[in-house]
Amino acid sequence: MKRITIRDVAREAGVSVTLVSFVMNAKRDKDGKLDCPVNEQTAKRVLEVAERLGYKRNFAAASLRSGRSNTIAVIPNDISNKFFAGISRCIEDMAHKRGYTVFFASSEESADRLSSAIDAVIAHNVDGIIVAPVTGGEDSITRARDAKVPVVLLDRDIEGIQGVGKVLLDDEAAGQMATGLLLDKGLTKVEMISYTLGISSLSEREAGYRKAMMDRDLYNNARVHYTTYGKAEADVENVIRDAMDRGVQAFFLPTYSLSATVLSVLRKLGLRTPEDLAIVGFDESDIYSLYSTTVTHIVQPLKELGEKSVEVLINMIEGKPAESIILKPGLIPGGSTEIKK
Amino acid sequence: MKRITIRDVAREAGVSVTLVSFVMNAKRDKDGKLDCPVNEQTAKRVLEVAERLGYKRNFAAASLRSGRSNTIAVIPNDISNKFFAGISRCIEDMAHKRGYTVFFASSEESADRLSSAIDAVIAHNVDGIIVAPVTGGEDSITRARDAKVPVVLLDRDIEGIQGVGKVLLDDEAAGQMATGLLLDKGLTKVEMISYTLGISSLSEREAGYRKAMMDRDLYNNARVHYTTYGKAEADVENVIRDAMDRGVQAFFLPTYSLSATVLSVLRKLGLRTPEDLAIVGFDESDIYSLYSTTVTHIVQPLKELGEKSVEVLINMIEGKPAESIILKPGLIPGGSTEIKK
DNA sequence: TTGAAAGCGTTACCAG
DNA sequence: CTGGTAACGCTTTCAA
Repeated sequence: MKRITIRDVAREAGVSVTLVSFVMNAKRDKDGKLDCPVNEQTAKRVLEVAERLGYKRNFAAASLRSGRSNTIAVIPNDISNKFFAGISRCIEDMAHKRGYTVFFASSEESADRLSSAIDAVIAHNVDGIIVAPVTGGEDSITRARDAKVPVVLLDRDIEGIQGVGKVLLDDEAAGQMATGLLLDKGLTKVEMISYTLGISSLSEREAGYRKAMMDRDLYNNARVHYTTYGKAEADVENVIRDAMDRGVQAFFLPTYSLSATVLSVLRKLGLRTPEDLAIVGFDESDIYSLYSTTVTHIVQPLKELGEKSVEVLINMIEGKPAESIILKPGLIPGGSTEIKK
Repeated sequence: MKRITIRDVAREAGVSVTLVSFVMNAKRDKDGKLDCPVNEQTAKRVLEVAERLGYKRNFAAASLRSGRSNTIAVIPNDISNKFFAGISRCIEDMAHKRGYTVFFASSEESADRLSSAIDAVIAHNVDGIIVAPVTGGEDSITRARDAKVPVVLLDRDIEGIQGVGKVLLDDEAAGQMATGLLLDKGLTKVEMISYTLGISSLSEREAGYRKAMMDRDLYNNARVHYTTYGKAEADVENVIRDAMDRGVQAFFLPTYSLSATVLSVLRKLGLRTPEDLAIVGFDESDIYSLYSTTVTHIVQPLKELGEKSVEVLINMIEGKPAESIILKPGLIPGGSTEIKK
């Protein structure tokens, strides 16, 4: 069963391949009319024949000839991360709506993998890339940009890089919001645990934390503990044991994985929240509602983040300038901050 | 900055395009030697020039000409599902190791979306597809197979479909294992909650449950409650209230989402596990270790499932026959089945 | 409104 | 071992 080409359709419909190409590429305007310089009757016949023969466009050929592929690549730092799994879906929806197919590849927090993923998608002629950059990913981003492939940075910023779009969370506001909530409850000894990843979102969340502490003249109490991504459990246990000795009242946890780790450690140590320690977590998870006490957490507007990133990218593909968009976080209150005054 | 083509490399290296093509496609064998009929010196020179000029193969052209793309598509039923997020990573690793790039698209438990996703990836000339089919997805699968695109069914079987590879969990064994554990603890009133999705994995898990009940002459106690995917919460609450009235001792929950829903309902109703109700959940999640009592659950061998599916698919791409592979589940014991006899 | 013909960058084939 | 050349299926001039 040979593959049906544009030529087969043309022969069968008694028109030229050009006509068929026109018709197949025409977009319908709001009246359902095909927007192309083709006689309506002819167009209809072509469409019918194409349908009957089961014609499927060969994207490789189209892409080779036109240099475009109607494909965008999404490279999250980790595809099995709940935050990105959710956002991917929104990106896919929006991209389809705009006529693009989505390609996923994961960089798994490794600059090397990001680099090879970028090379691979460029070689596959993608029209644009949405990426959550890992530390050390600057070169890869620059490479893509220099190859004239539009890039949108999602979730994590790289400062001082020109000509790329950005869709970010207002991470500083998130840090302030989380910390502010704890301080409003009358707590004063509020600390933070973060990763040594060196990515913008974490440092901004930290900045927000520090700012909130400073605003209440509690900067002397401010303290941030750092641990390593992927092996935080032991570190966190030590931090928490020590914190209990020092009378720390609360922690702001700026990522989901840190929040989960802390909950696990609290459990292991037989500590309770908020009685022993109040906490504010980050991102959404079933855990927050199923833990023995529900957990207060910061949420990101996934849908907006996903949709905006596609929008900004497609604008760039269409030649418009790169935009930067900052979205506001939300806060879901839970029992882990219900302090009895 | 024009894109460097094979021709530029050929001219610069003083050889023909054919040579360059040979060299660029040659795989290194274990001695690091290029396996192609080209003089070693020449090959080395070509490689150097390609590197110096920054040559990147144009996959669209290669794909158009050769009909192959070194790309495989993965279509999980839901990419934000933890099970698939984990497996995707294994698939990606293995695929890269074998020289393939991976394309993700999600069907979101919708036959329509699966259908359009399959069309899209076929149009993009993928060499093969790994898919977790949704109910009603038979036609799409058949379509792909008839278009001579190798297909591997992952996680969910479609019976009576010929010429496709399969990598499945021994779901019946999983059901038996989970139920058997509960019965071994001396429980007799063990029931199950499942979805009306009509997919093989669920019905097999149910078969395993029924078999285990029958083996102990408890078939009269066997009872399976069905709810709808995406809106199980209310149903589950009713089922559990009623079950408590009827003195049901345990539930087998054959998916992660059902397990999470049940835990949430137990919490809401103020019931404890295992005191009020013993449970065995499915798939991995942070929840199982963070819930007030740790939860016994069945685990799937993600790594093997992912790797095997790539292996089976690539074998098919290389013309070998379609294999079916069934992998064994594991069981992680937790507090939710620690009955005091 | 229609059609002919020229490529896009590769790989496949055949000849040397 | 090496090189010339014809496709692959499509989009894009350009001309009618």
